[in-house]
Amino acid sequence: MMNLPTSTPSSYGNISSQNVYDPSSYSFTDCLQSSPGTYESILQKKFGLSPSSSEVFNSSIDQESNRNVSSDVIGETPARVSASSSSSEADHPGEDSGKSQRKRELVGDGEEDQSYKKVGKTKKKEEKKQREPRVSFMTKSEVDHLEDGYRWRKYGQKAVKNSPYPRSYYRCTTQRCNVKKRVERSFQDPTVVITTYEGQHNHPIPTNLRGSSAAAAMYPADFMAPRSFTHDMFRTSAYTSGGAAAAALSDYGYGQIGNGSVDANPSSHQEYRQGGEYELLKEIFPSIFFKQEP
DNA sequence: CGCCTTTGACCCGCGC
DNA sequence: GCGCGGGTCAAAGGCG
Repeated sequence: MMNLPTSTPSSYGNISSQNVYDPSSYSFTDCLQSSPGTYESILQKKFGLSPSSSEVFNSSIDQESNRNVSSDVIGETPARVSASSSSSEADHPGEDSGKSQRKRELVGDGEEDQSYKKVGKTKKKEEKKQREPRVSFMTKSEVDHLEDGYRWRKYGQKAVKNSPYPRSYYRCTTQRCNVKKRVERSFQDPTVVITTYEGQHNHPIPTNLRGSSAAAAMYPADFMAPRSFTHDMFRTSAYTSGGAAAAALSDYGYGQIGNGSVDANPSSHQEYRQGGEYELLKEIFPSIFFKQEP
């Protein structure tokens, strides 16, 4: 399908928080993130935004410790930054560190329960703290789970507080990859899906995906900027039907994705591929990046 | 048969 | 200390 010509280095430059594009016809998108060392810095460097410069970051970025990123995106976050929060990902290296066992005992035979609790607790305490960077963005889509080229397994679903729509939790099925993703629909705009990625893939996109080879099909929708983001970091053509995300990225200079139906006008292309954000984006939208075919 | 989704229960941190 | 909300687990069931 489409390859990404990685676009030309036409305008690599810097983008400043506001001239990233002209908002003319873009609606936007974005994402952001999180950990101080990553996205924020990226933003700062590349976009010239300072995390504190606006609520943009505050609200939606989950500072490595906030767990409410996505929800906050929607709901407005009080910006609580605590220091640590969920332990989960932090200890994930093995994935089943203490949790799996904990549960298993519970559910399984009730013979030895209790051990898990403590174990888990202590452990968690120590390891809890650092979180994986998170990137959240809104996409206009009818399907909740957008294809991005990786394989995900749904491991949970919870009702969202102020929303009639549930939030789904997915985990990358690749063995040692601990990337997670949360997907929920905006209750204000049911057509909008809020996706939050956490962590970075440490492996290539599985080539043999069962449904579709890759992600080309993905992102059927259009990216929208979380309301909390005031600066558009990524923009995309306004609601095109397909490939908006791609569009967004392509605008970024990441090449084009999608089926070419993206009409994002390249007018203001800017390239960001040089920094860490490229990597992040890559992780998040591998499909877009790897789409090239030999 | 293998992989994935569904679902109810549990853990954990936080605010009151 | 209690309740709430978010996040995760794993058994069970479904599907290709």
